[in-house]
This record gives sequence, structure tokens and C-alpha cells, in this order.
Amino acid sequence: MSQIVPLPRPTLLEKDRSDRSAQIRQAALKLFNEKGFSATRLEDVAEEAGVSKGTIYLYFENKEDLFFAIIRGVVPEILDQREQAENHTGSKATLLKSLIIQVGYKMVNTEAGACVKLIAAEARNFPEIAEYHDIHIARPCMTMFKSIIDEGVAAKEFRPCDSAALSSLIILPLLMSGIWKNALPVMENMDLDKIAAAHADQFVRGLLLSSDKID
Amino acid sequence: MSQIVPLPRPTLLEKDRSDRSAQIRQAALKLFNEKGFSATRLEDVAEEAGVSKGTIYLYFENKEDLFFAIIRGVVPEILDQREQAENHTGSKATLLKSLIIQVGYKMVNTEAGACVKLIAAEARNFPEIAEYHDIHIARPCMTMFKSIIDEGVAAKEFRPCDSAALSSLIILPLLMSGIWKNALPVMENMDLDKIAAAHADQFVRGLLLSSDKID
DNA sequence: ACGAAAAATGACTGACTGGTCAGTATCCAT
DNA sequence: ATGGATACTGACCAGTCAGTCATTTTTCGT
Repeated sequence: MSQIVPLPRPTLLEKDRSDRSAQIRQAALKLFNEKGFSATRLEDVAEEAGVSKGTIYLYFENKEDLFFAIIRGVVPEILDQREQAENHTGSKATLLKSLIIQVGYKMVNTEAGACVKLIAAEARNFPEIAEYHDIHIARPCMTMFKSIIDEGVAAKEFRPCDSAALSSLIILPLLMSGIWKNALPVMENMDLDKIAAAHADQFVRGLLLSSDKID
Repeated sequence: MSQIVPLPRPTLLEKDRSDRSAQIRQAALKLFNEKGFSATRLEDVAEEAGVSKGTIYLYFENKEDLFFAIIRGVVPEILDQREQAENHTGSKATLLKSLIIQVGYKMVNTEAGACVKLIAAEARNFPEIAEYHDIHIARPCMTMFKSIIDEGVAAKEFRPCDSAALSSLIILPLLMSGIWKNALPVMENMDLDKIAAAHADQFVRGLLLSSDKID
């Protein structure tokens, strides 16, 4: 006799509940990335997250607050190679290549790319986002790369150069890869990691002193 | 007697029409760029253009059609250096530097940057835009740079390389400059033309055969 | 100077959606 | 077991906006 089994879902429920916030943020990021912030209906976010619309408002003030929470949640992930950079002992060229490939990987294979796309699209609507990006993402990242270049120049490993401009030039193509990946379905096929690797190689070539170069 | 004259189409009328259309497209691009496609009210576009909302519908089917018209209107501007590339006779390095600086200039100082930002933001909502971008913007541009690199390699001016990846790497930072310029008010101050110049220099350095390099 | 056609207007409508909240379900300490 | 506390729900409301169209204004050939 198959009785009515007493619904075995306690642990699952518990787990579900514990990360409602993350669940909602993840669903929202997915849809914001697909449709854009403004065109995304909170009801769709709720459905994607498997909750009801009202629940969203238990965890976030409003749509805008949810957006900010998403951005804030991704920053640590973007910036977590800084200490690695500080502890590195080998040549600056090796360090640079390694960091470029890592950042490139994150832009293309994690939520980071979607976030960059959203920041670019919405920064003008939400100055708070623009400021947050400037202070917590752009400047630290730029500073990290600029220091490495400056140290490489000081060590006569790199040619003298405009390290500020060049540190921008390290990041710009990586950011754009991340945006493109999330913007154009065509890009799914394209091997963006290969582009990051080519970037690392090509960029360091342009930076090394001629005498050191080996083709 | 006056027969049915085949309407000699008053030229002034034609001009007015095209003026209105351009007027509306320009206003719309400004607001789409500031607020995003979805968050922009057509009534605000009308006000910005100095017409009434109904007038927009005399020149465009609907909001989406207006968006497409904007994109189509900017493409010729983006691509107009192709013939220049074909007619060039000097070294490929010179040509490449010149083109990078020109494209960079356009991305930062014309509507091109705003269009790229919009394409990136909306391509997923409007596959037609994604396809148009792919066929009329991305591929031609990539092809142009790839040919130059390939020819430079064939002429033993450049090192052997993955010319497909590198041609992407030429454009990506330029596109990102254009987006950033239009996304972040902070960027107004930053000298993005200088970055394009640094890019031209740095990129060609990475491409030249070691033996040719002069620091 | 006239009047018909073209161009432009803006009030209106119907569909949509961010946000609310009264009510329901679930949990857990006792 | 109980019931107060906590989590969740979804119908509803109030505001918004793309798109329409009857009406007014402008244009221009005669």
C-alpha cells in the first residue's frame, strides 16, 4: 500500500531559503543581461528564481537596489587577483601575461562580463553605479596594472612608456570581450580565450625592450 | 488643359522630409544613449527633436524601426576608411597606425561610440541588429585589418602571427573606448585620443619583426 | 487668393508593470 | 501539540507609455 509519503523536502527547503537573496540576484542578472535593466519585468525575475514577486521585496528595497546588489556581489570576484600580483616574484612579463589571461578568462567565463555590460548600459541612469565602478573596480584594476608596468620599466625589463595609457590598453579589450560575449550570440562560437592569450602575448611583445625580444 | 501632371516632386518637400527624419534620429540617438532604448520615452524624443509625438510615426513605423534607422544611418560613417586602406602605398605599419588612430577618433568623437554601446546593449533583444552589425560592421572591419596584417606578414614587415585574433585586438579597445566615453561621465576628462595613439604605437611595436624595431 | 493635399499635432486609450499588503503557509521554541 | 514569529504569495492599484487618429496648420499649384 503506497501511503501518502510525507513530502521529503526539509533539507532542500532549508537550502533554498538560506540563499534566496543569491538566487534572486542570479536570476535577475541573467535577465538584466538578456533584456536590459529597464525591459526586464520583476515578475519574470521572480519566476526565473522560483519565487513570487512579493518575495523579491523581502530581500531588496526595489528594482534599483536589486541591481546595485548584483554589482556589489561581483566585485570581489573581479578583484581577487590583486594579492597574487603583489606576491609574485618572477619576471614582470610573466606576471603580466598570467594576469591578462586570468582577467580575460573571468570576463568571458563568469558573470563579470555581464556586469560590465550592465554597468556600461546603465551607468548614466544610476550615477551611484558609475561611482562605485570607478572607485571599486576601475581604479584598483588600473592601479594594479600600472604598478606592474612601472616596476617592469624600472627594472629595465620594459621600455619606457606611458604606463597609464598602456594599463588602460590592457583592460579595454578584455572588457570588450566580456561585453561582446554577453551581447552577441555569434560570439558563443568565437574562441575569446584565444584572443585573451593572443592579447597577453602581443601586449608584452610591444612592451619588452627590443634587445630582449625573441621571435 | 492641365492634364494629370506626374507630380514633379518638390525638392524642398523632400529635403524637409529627410531633415525631419534626421532630426528625429539624432534626438533619439542622444536619448537612447543617455537612458537606454527601453527607458527612453518617445514623447521625450519628440520634444528633443522639436516635433510632436505623432510626427515620429510619420517617418518611422514604431520605436524599434527608429532604432534600426539610427544604426543604419551611422554605418557608412564607420566604414568610410576602407577605400583609403585599399589605396595606401606606404608601409603597412604606417597604414595600420593611421587607421587605428582614425577609427579611435571616430569612436570617441562621433556618434559611432554611442551606436556601439546601443548595439551591445540591445543586440539580444533585436536579433536583426545583431545580424546587421555582424554583416555590415564587424566582418568588413575585421577583414580590412586582417588583410593589412596578412599583407604585412607576407612582405616580411610583420612577424608571423594569428592575424584573425590580432585584428580583433585592434578593434576591441577602440570599441571599448567609445562605449566608456558614452557610458561614464568621468571619461569626459580622460584623453581617449591619447589612448588610441598609444594603442597604435604599442600594437605595431608588438607586430614588427624584432630586427626592424627602434626604441 | 483659394482650396485641396500634405504635414503636424496632442488628447486619448489600452496594455503593461513596479510596488503594496492582506492573507496564507511554514517553522520552531515551548 | 500550540501558537507566535517568520517567510511567502499573488491579486490589486496607481502610474506610465507606445501607438492611434480626428482635427488643425502649412504648403503650394493654379
